[in-house]
This record gives sequence, C-alpha cells and structure tokens, in this order.
Amino acid sequence: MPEGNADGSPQSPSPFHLEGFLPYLVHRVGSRLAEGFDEGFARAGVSLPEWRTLSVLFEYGPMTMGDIARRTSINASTMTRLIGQMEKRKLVKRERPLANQRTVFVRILDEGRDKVEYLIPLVLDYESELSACFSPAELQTFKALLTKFFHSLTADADTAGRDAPSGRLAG
Amino acid sequence: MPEGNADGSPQSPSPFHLEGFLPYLVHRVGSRLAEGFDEGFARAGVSLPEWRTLSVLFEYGPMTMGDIARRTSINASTMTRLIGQMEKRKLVKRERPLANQRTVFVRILDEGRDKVEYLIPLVLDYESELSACFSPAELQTFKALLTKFFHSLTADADTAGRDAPSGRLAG
DNA sequence: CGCCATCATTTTCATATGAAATTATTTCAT
DNA sequence: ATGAAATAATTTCATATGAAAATGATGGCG
Repeated sequence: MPEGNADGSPQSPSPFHLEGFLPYLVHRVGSRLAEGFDEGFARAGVSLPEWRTLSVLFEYGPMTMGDIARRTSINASTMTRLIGQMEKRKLVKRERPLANQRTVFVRILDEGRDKVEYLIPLVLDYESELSACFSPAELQTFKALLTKFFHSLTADADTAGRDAPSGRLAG
Repeated sequence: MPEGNADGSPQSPSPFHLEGFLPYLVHRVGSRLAEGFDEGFARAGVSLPEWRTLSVLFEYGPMTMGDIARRTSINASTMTRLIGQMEKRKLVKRERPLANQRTVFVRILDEGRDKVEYLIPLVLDYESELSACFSPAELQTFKALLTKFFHSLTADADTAGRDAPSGRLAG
C-alpha cells in the first residue's frame, strides 16, 4: 500500500502549486462552466459553440468565416464544420460576395434568430445565477480583468514569432 | 453582396452581448492560454494534461485516479488513458492497495519527477510573462476571484439535481 | 453467509478537435 | 498582362474527448 497522503498536504516542500497557477485557475473554471451546459441548450437543439456562433451573427449581422471564428474563439476548421451543420438545418446561410470570392459571408436565418431569441433570457438568468457569489462590484472587476487579460494575450499572440524570443507554455 | 457590417457595430439593438457574458469571457481566455502552449512542453515531451497530472502527483504524492481527475479538472475516462500512456513511458506507476482494491493509486516515478523539475522554472517564467499586464494587486485579486468562482461553481454542482430546480446553461 | 446497491475504474462508442495539406481566389511585382 | 506570393476557406488525417455501458470490488442488510 502506498505511504503517500491523499489528504491535501504537500509531501515535500515545493516552490510550485498548480492551484495557485493562473492558467490552471482559468482552465478549471472553464471546465466547470462547460460541464454546466445542458438542458436549456439541448431543449433548443443547439450546442454551445453553435449558440456562440448564432449569438454573434444575431448581434453583428453577416460576417466572414474568419471573423466569426475570431470573435467566438473557435478554430477555423471547426467553424467550417459548424456552419455546414447549421446550414443544413436552415439556421444560417452561406453567401459568396461577388467582389472578393475568396471570402464567405454567413447570415443568420429566421430559424436561427428564433433560437437566439428563445435562448437569450435563459442565458441571462443562468449568468445571474452563476454570478450570485459576487457583489456587483466584484463582478464588474472580474469581467474587466478577464477582458484585460484576453486583450493582453491577443497582443502577445499578434507579436509572437517576431519580438518574442522564447518558447511558450501554458498550465 | 451582403449588406451586413463586419466592423463591430451591432446591426440591431439587442439586450445581449456575447463579449460581456461571463462564461464566454472565461472561455476565450482559456482558448488563448491553450493555444499558447507549445515548445517548452514539446521539448520536455509531455502534453498539457500530462504536465498538470505530473505536477499534482509531484506536489501531493500518490493519489487515486478519481482524486487526480478532480484535482486537475480532467475527466475520468481521459485520466485513465492519460495515466496509461504515462505508465508506458515510466513516468508514473499504478498501485492497487491491498485494502480497497477498487481504487488505484498512482505514484510519480523518477523520470516523471525529472520532467516536473525541468518544467517548473519554465512554467513560472511563463506565468510572470503572462501576468505582466497586471499590477501585483490586480493579479492577486484576479486569482482570488477565479478561485472564489470555482468554489461557487463546485458547490452548485454538488447540490445540483437536489436543490436546484432548473436546467443549466453555459455560454 | 450471500445477495444487492454502490462505488472506482476502465472500456466502448460516437463525435469533436486542431494542424497541416489542399483548393480557389486575389494581390502584387515586374 | 503573367507568374509568384499571399489569403480564405475547406478537407484530410490522426488524435482527443466525454457519456454511458461494462467490469471488478466493497459494504451493508436480510
């Protein structure tokens, strides 16, 4: 039988704790949030990435594949497949502009709009339930920090390979 | 050509903005962080989930499959496969305690320890590079909020299906 | 003691994923 | 104009994923 301790006390003094490590703190919150996704979306018949995509198209109007991918933080290959599936179900429609036929614009259709309008109040309720653990000020701070962090990471990525000398890691 | 605008201005006034929505703010930071993962880990020959697993075993000593899964926020099926691969590479070792043979303890081996010791300084450097956009106070607040949020989500999950009446959603 | 409900892990299965190669189009330099 | 490089989307390919079923072990409870 192993003599190790499963109770939470470190076995040997170590300069590193995963649970104090920023990328991991983000990861585990993300995992929990993803697990929480279920009935509401299932009832509406859309997946989480589909909801994200539809809500962006609903809000901003037709956009190119690349722009949708960027705005939703979904990979471009995945986005192609996602739009393909949603096109079959008449939630969205692809359009190739005459000028610049490299690009493909995606437009939300009535059925897609219906889904978004059905989901928005559910999603807002869900958010307030989630954030009940925060005061309004904390929530605002938290969102601001997440946004700032994202933009900083984006700027890093934009300049990576040019300025940045060293390999990158994430925890 | 579509008349929609791809510049960022909302097409119609709407009560919902994905980019102000808490679960999405977390998601996109998580995506960026995951994209940033590369050379350092590749050089050490471990994946991101492997690193997380090893660092937990390094820090806390032998643990059961379930405990590792919980502590790393990695799904149990995935964890079984992950440990299987790491066992082949002699990074860890499975042990079945005589008392309670349902459980499997996993112990980190010397090669695994070497990898962790090699990676820790890289990972700490990476974190300070990432968090350069924050003041020390902001960073502390940010981590505290992430931790608080995680524990709140965990508590919700623990009581879901008993107390909680309604379906859940994530954005 | 022996059966049943529960628990921890593993396996199966269907699906989702991202990197890299491919296709189609446009832009740029000459 | 013409070919070469760049860009946008898609497809291919190998791998990763989680839910649910299956397996193996334990802990009551009659």
